Amino acid sequence: MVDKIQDKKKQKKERLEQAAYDLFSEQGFSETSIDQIARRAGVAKGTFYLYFPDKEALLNQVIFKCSSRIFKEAMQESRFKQLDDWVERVIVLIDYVIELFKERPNDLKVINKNLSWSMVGDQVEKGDGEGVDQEFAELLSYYLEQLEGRGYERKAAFQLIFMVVELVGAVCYSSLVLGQLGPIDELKPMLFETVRKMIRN
Amino acid sequence: MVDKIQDKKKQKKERLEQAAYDLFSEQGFSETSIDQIARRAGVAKGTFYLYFPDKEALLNQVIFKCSSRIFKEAMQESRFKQLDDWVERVIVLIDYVIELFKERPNDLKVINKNLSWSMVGDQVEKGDGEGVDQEFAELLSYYLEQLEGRGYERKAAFQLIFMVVELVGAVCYSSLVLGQLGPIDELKPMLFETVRKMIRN
Amino acid sequence: MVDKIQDKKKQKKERLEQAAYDLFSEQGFSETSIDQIARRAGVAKGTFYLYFPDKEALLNQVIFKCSSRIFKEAMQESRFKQLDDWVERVIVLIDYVIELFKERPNDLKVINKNLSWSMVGDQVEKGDGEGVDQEFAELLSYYLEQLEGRGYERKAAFQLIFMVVELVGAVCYSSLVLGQLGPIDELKPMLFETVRKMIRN
Amino acid sequence: MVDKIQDKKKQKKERLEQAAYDLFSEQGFSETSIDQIARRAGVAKGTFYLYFPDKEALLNQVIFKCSSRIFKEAMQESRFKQLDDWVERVIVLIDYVIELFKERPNDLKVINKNLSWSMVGDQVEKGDGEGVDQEFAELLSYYLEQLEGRGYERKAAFQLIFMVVELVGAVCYSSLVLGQLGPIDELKPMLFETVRKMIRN
DNA sequence: CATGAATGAGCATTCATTCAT
DNA sequence: AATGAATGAATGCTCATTCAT
Repeated sequence: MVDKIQDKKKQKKERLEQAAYDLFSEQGFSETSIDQIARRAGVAKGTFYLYFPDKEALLNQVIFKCSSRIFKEAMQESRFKQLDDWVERVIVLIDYVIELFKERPNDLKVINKNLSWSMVGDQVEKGDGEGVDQEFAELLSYYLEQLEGRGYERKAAFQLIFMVVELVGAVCYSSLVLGQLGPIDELKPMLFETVRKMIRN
Repeated sequence: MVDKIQDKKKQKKERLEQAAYDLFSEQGFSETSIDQIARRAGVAKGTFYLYFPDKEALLNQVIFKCSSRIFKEAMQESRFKQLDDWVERVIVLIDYVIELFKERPNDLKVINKNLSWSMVGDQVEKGDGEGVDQEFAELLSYYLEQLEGRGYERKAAFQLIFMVVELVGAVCYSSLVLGQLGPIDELKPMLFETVRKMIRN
Repeated sequence: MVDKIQDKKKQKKERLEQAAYDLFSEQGFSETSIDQIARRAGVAKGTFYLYFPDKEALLNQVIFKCSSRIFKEAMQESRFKQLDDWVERVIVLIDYVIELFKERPNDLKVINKNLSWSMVGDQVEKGDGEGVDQEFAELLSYYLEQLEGRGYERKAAFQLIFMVVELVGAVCYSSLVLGQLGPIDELKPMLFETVRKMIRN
Repeated sequence: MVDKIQDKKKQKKERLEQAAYDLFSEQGFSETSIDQIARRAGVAKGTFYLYFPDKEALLNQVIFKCSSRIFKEAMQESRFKQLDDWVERVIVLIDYVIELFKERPNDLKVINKNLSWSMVGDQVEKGDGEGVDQEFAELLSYYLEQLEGRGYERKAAFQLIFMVVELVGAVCYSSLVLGQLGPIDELKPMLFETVRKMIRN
């Protein structure tokens, strides 16, 4: 009985998130009104405030879910390919991320360049709670260890990962969202080569 | 006589740009109203529309001027240091840019990660008109040639420069504006090392 | 068994009143939402409507209880001091009221200047029901009789009492809530003198 | 030319004040929306904010103008009757005020018991600026002097005047607005007698 | 009896833009 | 060219009240 209600609430929250995701990627964050979100989610405007304290909280939620999904999917896919070379494993992961962004450029638009890393980084460091971060934390730990095993200090390893993430994000954004620099496939060789140079000791 | 009038107009435009720059960096773009800009510039609200079609046009102008200034200053400074190694010349230029951003973090805030490169890139490619881009074009050409002389194709060279610019921008933004990743000086070694790896053939 | 349930209901109602009293005096009536009241009382929002038809009804209840309490306490206290002079007995009663307001300025805030007398007056005249007014009625009767014994007509006596109550209320409110006119203790001599002049035949 | 515009602005401001006065007295302050005020004044909602920073500022303005008008009219009328006895002059002034409130009970509703004195008192003490207070200040000074001439200290004189004002206000409000205590004319004898007792040395 | 999720009208306030002067 | 008064649509957010469970 109670579960049924909780279920409905969860569904409603997800409908709001989905509606927000759609609208944010279509029109951008500040051009989207709560009225629109509520209408598209099929709930009353007031209902929105039962689930989120304000618009920005919803944005964060949406961004976080978006990045999570992308990362998780890419990780799962890349697990199948078991490569000996650690560096190539990174490249494969990045390649999957790019392919996912190619399929869903809206995700890229919503995540937006500025927000992705800081959010992810924060969540990982805090170990916040809702359980999604667990996987991130593990992934991050794995790469940090790999780099530490290659002679990098922890801090340096962190910086390096940050730079790789930012670089990949920037390239994808420019190519897939802004349409600059030509098709992403033409950028891949240089991007991969750069990443290899960056993380190979 | 006519020149005098033209002068006054130019001054008014610059006052508007300056006011906008101040306010954008203090409060952000969408939190700044045209009313505030006009008031701080000492002109009537209606006057704004004699000089700019809308708020966004002003933003673009401000960003462009901002980036121009930074680049030009960095270039001028870096010219004094004549290094034999081309790669080290790049590093020195980047170092100047970082030092300038350190002094004026507001510039970084206004330029914002997403906007800088696309704008600059566009301006350079189009050869837009107001003459400021001349210097950019020259700088860009110089680096493109250097890379082409080292075996890169023109397109690849362009991609590489783009990646370097984005990387530097992202690192500066995270450190200086968001306060993440620690002080910029602690990031420099890794950043410079990465750039060296990227552009050394 | 039934009593137990009735008891619980009464307790719930009192918790709602107490919560409302707290919030009204902290933030004012229209700044307080039913949501807040219910939350502080530890009941569901819907439950509120089982006990009160709307917010205003609760306000009336709260004001009434508040005034009752003050008057009753003052009366009880003043009974100990047995003075021969009737006028001085009134003064002593007023002094007690003032002292109580001094201790609990929130009561004064909630009662507010406009509401006190009209409510009390209404309750006394109607003989509303919940029994609390009994004591008021007696007190009022006593003073009316005193005045009638001194040559005032009933109507005139009523007017006089009204004026005294309003005057005391206004002075307390200005001094204790608004902080005007200086400390209440400096106002007492003039206030008492005025009341003496008013009711001495 | 400029005067014409200033004139129009003044007219618009007055239309807004008039509309607010009407609505406040019809429905009360917090039940009146800015939308209603603007509509009744025949201006756009945004225009309201060109003339007043917010709703409360308008309320203060309206209350102040209201009280001013009443006092000034009463003073002017009472000047004709030249009475030797100072106390009787006060009574006549009060009588005029009551008659004015009788004609315009809405004024009483708007001024409301709580607000009148504090506002007036503040304005008089500050000597604010817009010139209306001049007359108040003079009136107040006159009465203060009279009382001081009769042996009251300045502070005591101030307290006494405060009490008289509050008393008159409370009686008028109860009778004319709340309809309690019977018609005002039946209250006058007792009220005047009380005031006489209060201010006669 | 009790709950609390859902509602949607309502509100104060902002602001880009226009236009008569 | 310059002004700044006027506009009114738009927005984020609140809250008393209802009602299915």
